[in-house]
Amino acid sequence: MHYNNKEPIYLQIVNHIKYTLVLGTLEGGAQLLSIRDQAGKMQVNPNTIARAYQELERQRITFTKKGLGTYITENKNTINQLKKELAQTAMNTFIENMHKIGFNNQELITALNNHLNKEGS
Amino acid sequence: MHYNNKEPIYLQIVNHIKYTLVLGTLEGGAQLLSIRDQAGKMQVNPNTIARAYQELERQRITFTKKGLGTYITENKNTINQLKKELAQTAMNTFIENMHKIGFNNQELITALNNHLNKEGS
Amino acid sequence: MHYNNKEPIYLQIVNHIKYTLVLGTLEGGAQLLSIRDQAGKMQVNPNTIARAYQELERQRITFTKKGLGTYITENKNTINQLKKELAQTAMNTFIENMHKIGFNNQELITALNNHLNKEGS
Amino acid sequence: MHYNNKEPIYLQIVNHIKYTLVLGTLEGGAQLLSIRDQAGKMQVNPNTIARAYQELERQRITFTKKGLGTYITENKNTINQLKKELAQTAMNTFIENMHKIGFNNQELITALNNHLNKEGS
DNA sequence: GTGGTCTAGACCACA
DNA sequence: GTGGTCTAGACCACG
Repeated sequence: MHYNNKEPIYLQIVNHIKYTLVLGTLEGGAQLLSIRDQAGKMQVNPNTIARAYQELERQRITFTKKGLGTYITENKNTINQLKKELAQTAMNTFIENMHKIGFNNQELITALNNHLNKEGS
Repeated sequence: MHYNNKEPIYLQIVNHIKYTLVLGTLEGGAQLLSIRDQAGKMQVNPNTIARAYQELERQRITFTKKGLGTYITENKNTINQLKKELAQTAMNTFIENMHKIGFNNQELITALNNHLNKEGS
Repeated sequence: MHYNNKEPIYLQIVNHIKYTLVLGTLEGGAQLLSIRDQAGKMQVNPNTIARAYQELERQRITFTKKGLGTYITENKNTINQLKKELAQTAMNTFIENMHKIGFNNQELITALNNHLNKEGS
Repeated sequence: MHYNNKEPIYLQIVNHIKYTLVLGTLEGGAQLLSIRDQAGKMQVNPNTIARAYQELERQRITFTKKGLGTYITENKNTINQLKKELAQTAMNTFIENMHKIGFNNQELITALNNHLNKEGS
């Protein structure tokens, strides 16, 4: 993983973990790497990982068992809802951006189709 | 205009001006407000406007006539290209985000259509 | 029993046992479960139970017969005093908290009465 | 201000600021001390203050203007609601604690009245 | 000047 | 072993 300069590293890690969750790479209830191990793997300071983990916990995506570690929520609804939220956010942002440069709904769909066809050819 | 906390204000201003350009609200060759007037109008520190203007000039969207002020480029290609760039960026970001949460091209088009129909109904 | 994340589990257990004592669920002189059995029953690491028992003993609420187990004190004064202490602590904390947000004694009684009536209705 | 060992310092600061807000010592829209000044005044590391300020912002009690400072929310409802929340929490905790040691609603009111009279005499 | 982030290293309570 | 907190000091973007 290499880091973007614009977004804080700890948020990039938060998002990275969210994506792996949504793609089902990690099971519900599974344990995350310990802060120290994750820090080693990701080549960042343990405090940075700790901050990312705390943010995930604040969003109810993980929870911690004292003295044991950090675990992914066992509530499958949370994961499903997370996927929906990420998709909604992506779509709303896209639509808003296209509207701001003068595309209406019909036009933005057309443009997107053309773009995908170009890319795929 | 009210400001978002996450994005730097000067970039929000840059984008705002870009959008007005692309939508044709501002004509090519037109003069921008002076830094001081713009700052008064936007309730912002003049330094912030100066930085936004500087950024616009760096992107060749505006140019400065010494002692006279800041003007929008008269090159219509610049404007057209700007619109294309903004659309491309929006589309690529969207596609990338959807891929990251497990949608393929077909699925993301479908999801977007559904989303627009829901919204539009 | 399910555990709160903020308070250490061993203290939650200490309090739980105190409350059962005060409510008379456990008789004076009765034997507590062995550390291992208690740990099994409470789904907790035996070390955690050991620490809780140690804390109870430190507070003279239990005592240990070597090689036999942990027993609740037979001194009824201890139990009575415990109840008083818990009540005093609860009341003092409450009064202090209400003072800190600007309620005087009269007002906090009134607020508490209103709150209980609302709840009870 | 001297610090309790049990609760994290940054949370003690958060609560301290909440109380001053509720008591009206600070006006809505007023600027908090800068992180560095507050740190000097409170004899703690600036990072600790930063964490407290971030928590206050997360709870919508303050907001920050980039490059300018941290400000108390101008929304007076927020402050009023904050006072209500703090009172509710104090009362609920108190009632719950008293119930756990065997007082019913009537008894806990009586006990509280007696306690206040003793204290006041 | 302001707050935000990151690193480094330390200490602690908990299980 | 685990996560949580705190300090110290640094660098950065922003206004």
